[in-house]
Amino acid sequence: MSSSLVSSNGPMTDRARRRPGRPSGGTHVVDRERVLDAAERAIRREGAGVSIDAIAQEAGVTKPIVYARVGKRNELSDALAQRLADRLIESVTAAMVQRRTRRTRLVAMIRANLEALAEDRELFFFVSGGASEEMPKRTLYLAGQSAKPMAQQFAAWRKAEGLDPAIAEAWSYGIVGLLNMVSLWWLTDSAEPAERVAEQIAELLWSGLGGAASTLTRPDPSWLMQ
Amino acid sequence: MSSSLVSSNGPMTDRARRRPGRPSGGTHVVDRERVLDAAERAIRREGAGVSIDAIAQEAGVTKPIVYARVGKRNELSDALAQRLADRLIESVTAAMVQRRTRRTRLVAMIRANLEALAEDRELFFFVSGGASEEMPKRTLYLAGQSAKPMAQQFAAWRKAEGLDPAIAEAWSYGIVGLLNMVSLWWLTDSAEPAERVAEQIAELLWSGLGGAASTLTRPDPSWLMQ
DNA sequence: GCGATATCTTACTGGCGGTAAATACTATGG
DNA sequence: CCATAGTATTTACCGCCAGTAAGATATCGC
Repeated sequence: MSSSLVSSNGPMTDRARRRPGRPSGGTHVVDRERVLDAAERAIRREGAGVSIDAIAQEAGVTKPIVYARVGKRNELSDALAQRLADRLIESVTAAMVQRRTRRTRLVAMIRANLEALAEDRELFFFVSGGASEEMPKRTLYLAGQSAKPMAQQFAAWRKAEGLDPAIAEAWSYGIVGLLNMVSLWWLTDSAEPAERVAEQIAELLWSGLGGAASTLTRPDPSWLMQ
Repeated sequence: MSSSLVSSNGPMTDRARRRPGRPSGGTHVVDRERVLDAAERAIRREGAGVSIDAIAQEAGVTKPIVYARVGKRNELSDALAQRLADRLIESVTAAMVQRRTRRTRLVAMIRANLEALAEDRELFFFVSGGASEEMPKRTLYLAGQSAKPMAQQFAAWRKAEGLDPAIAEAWSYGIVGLLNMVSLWWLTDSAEPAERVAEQIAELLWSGLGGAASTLTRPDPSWLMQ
């Protein structure tokens, strides 16, 4: 709605120094979306610990403008989390749509998730790591972004089969947490190809620790006996 | 080793003001463990965003002492993560040992995990939420604390059954991430009893999305078809 | 043309992580 | 028993950064 106020801008023309005061043209020099773009670039360049000043500079403005457009750091993080979630959903659905069996769809979903996060690695780190104080609310909000839609699907599916749909929420958050941690591990420590990891995780998610093929022909996991 | 240098101390006697300089008695006024204890209390009281100053005050000393005993904030976090992990493992194994079937052991493990984290809620938040900059390394280190032992068990189990043991690491990190997120969700948003959530998650982890009972008699999850 | 209003920058505040320097005690050797 | 070295503490400071208030310069409406 406020983006209609935006004028020329040209990515960071008039850098270096602009005089204080209202700019000639009477419109915002950058709108919210441009600030978010700049934030992403700055995060890509400087990592997740980037300062608001650096973001402002990348946008070609000063700090108070960033605050005026997107708010405090946590709101910035929320906005970027939204962007990341959207991109993730798009990648995942695009990857799933061209698979035939449900099992391969699951693999494709996990793999797309991994690769999309690899693409936006630093952004992923930025949105997942907040100030300690409000970590719980923020992480949960971010996770809920993916989990709640998933939960709806789960619930519908379970209900359609006459099963208890109440598991939906717990499962969704669980799966989101699982994917997050696996992604983090894969991005940081693992040398394996995404395809392979996706296969392994799909196996866990599909068949579980009990082993889907048959709990009868195969013994229970012995590690549970310690 | 250095704790043998510790003298009287009495939890926070001589508060308010101690003169600068070496204390009468010639020993450390608090050792590392006492600082960590104080840190836990401060975190319980003020939440995960607690300042180092507050921790020092709780310990009855000043900031540089905290740095001298435990190091910078991330090292403090690591030390407390270690404590939390130990407590967690103890709770979990204690809860598992008195269950008969493997399925109920799994439920007990998850439930114990939930309840132990509820006990140390703020501490959990403190160790999971670090500065953005080094979030990846820290979260992963913390997760690895639980994941690596689990991975060993997994690998041994799979190998014993002639299955590929290479999945062990991915599965372990996945499960740790799952448990973390479910705990976070349950602690923050959910009103359900721990037992119920544990059951639900056990179902997912045991049988998977495909459903262990039979992939033949029951249709595949329809949400994967969207 | 002139006040009201909008949009910027400069300049500041407050707090916190981390460290250097000053202070007060102990220990040791002559 | 005194001087000197070493140790354990506090005080006082630095630098950085999130967030804000105050000031500068433009447009807009009458």
